[in-house]
Amino acid sequence: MSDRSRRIPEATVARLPVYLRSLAELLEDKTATVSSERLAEMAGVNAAKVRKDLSYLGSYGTRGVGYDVEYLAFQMSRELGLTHDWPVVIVGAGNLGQALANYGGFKERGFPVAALVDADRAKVGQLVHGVPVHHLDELPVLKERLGIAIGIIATPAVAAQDVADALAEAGIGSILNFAPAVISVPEGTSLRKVDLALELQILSFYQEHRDTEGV
Amino acid sequence: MSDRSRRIPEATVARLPVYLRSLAELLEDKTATVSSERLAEMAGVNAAKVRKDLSYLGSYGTRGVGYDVEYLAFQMSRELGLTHDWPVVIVGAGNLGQALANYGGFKERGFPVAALVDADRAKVGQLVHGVPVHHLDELPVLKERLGIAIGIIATPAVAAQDVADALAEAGIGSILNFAPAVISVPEGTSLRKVDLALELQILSFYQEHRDTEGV
DNA sequence: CGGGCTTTGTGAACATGTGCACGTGTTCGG
DNA sequence: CCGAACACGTGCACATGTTCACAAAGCCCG
Ligand SMILES: NC(=O)c1ccc[n+]([C@@H]2O[C@H](COP(=O)([O-])OP(=O)(O)OC[C@H]3O[C@@H](n4cnc5c(N)ncnc54)[C@H](O)[C@@H]3O)[C@@H](O)[C@H]2O)c1
Ligand SMILES: NC(=O)c1ccc[n+]([C@@H]2O[C@H](COP(=O)([O-])OP(=O)(O)OC[C@H]3O[C@@H](n4cnc5c(N)ncnc54)[C@H](O)[C@@H]3O)[C@@H](O)[C@H]2O)c1
Repeated sequence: MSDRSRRIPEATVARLPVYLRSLAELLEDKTATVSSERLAEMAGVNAAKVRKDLSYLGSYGTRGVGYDVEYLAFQMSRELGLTHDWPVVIVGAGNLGQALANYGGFKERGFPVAALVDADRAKVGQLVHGVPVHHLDELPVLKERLGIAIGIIATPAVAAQDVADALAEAGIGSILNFAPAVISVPEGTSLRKVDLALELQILSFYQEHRDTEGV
Repeated sequence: MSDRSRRIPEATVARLPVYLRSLAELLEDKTATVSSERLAEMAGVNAAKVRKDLSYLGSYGTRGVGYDVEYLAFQMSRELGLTHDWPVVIVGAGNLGQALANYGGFKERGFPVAALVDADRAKVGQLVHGVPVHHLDELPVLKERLGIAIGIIATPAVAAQDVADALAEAGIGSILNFAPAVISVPEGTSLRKVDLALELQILSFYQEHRDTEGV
């Protein structure tokens, strides 16, 4: 991956944040360098995979030594676009939306919740943990004013597609969907989903098969 | 996949719940049969993939017609082990744990929250949305008494590995981890994770690359 | 009852992801 | 200065997943 063959595989992209978290731990321990072996252990993957993944970022390691923790962390942050904050908007100020707004972990990792948005006029104007609730119609304005590039969908499933459309319309190109619904977004928009019930069902599958076949 | 070649690929397992949700919608609409084409559209995937996925369950379709919605839904539920409830225990009665306990969507989908567990004695004995909080030590007892097979980790990251160990020790073979930490579990235990910050970082990657290269 | 239409089920090609094995550069002790 | 230990970077083989394309099967209708 000598120089500009900059097409990082999806599977690798999904692991970079895990490596980065491990590097952050090492930084706290004042560890200067780390081997692929050690990093692999911390990230719960295979060492060869770590080396291959990191090689997509460039040749930042030193043979016989390992990787400089700080430098690697910097390069990785840069690649992930984490050198600046990404304000997010949460759509749906219900149970989940409020819980997420309450959660400090996002700001800490560079994703401050800049605004909440809801279709329910009764909720508009409220403050949730210091974050103001706006009306859905204000999305475009909020996007421009606050520089929002990421939207989180925390509405009931039926509204999810409409919200996604509104987000895309407003020029918000990255969407994280919590609603248990399949939604489609225009070309050029990134979509990821978190579906808890789905995860439980997958667990159920393997559990059931262990229980019945496993005997 | 004629008969007993019962080794369903992981990628397929992860899609089955999505199909099932689509089938549930069709059932509500009183739709009797569905083609792979239509199901693919609803599930947001390719039709060939739907057919291949379903073929792992058996030959439940009828050429020229499609799949009987009710029958397929039944077979799929059976395969996923959703013909009975799976009581879950949530470990960590904090922000997230309480929000999850409050959420009705789990019970509705067959995953009733049977108990909350926490290490903090001050929280033990409380009721959260009708769910009692027990002490971590009671895990084995709860597991037996309530028939719990699935544990959800909603503690701070530092405690996650300890909790996973306690769950495994108690004989709980399926774990869903919300803490941003890599944890390892013994052979024969299923582990899935939900990491919101990680998802946002992945979105950040693609957004950044669109913003910079895309121009 | 047969021909045409529809839609499944699957073999095969292709794409993506993983892991081994090893060449190569680096360090360090003697 | 040399050799041994170390650890990266990557070619290659293998595994898994996706998509195409088409024969076979069932339905409908005349
Ligand atoms: N609460 C949880 O712990 C949890 C867990 C997993 C998944 N979810 C999913 O998250 C979503 C939200 O769950 P919740 O418990 O917060 O629901 P909720 O009913 O408490 O909140 C939904 C909010 O969305 C708002 N809303 C509805 N339509 C809207 C629209 N078109 N535009 C903007 N806002 C709109 C409502 O006014 C309400 O404030 C659901 O899809 C649910 O399945 C929730
Ligand atoms: N709150 C959110 O919206 C949110 C979102 C994403 C991820 N998370 C993650 O979920 C986890 C929990 O977050 P939270 O906001 O609920 O934290 P919290 O501090 O509110 O709650 C943590 C709970 O875990 C309990 N606990 C601590 N150690 C324990 C142990 N060894 N055994 C049992 N219980 C123990 C604590 O007593 C506390 O009740 C964190 O890892 C966080 O990063 C939370």
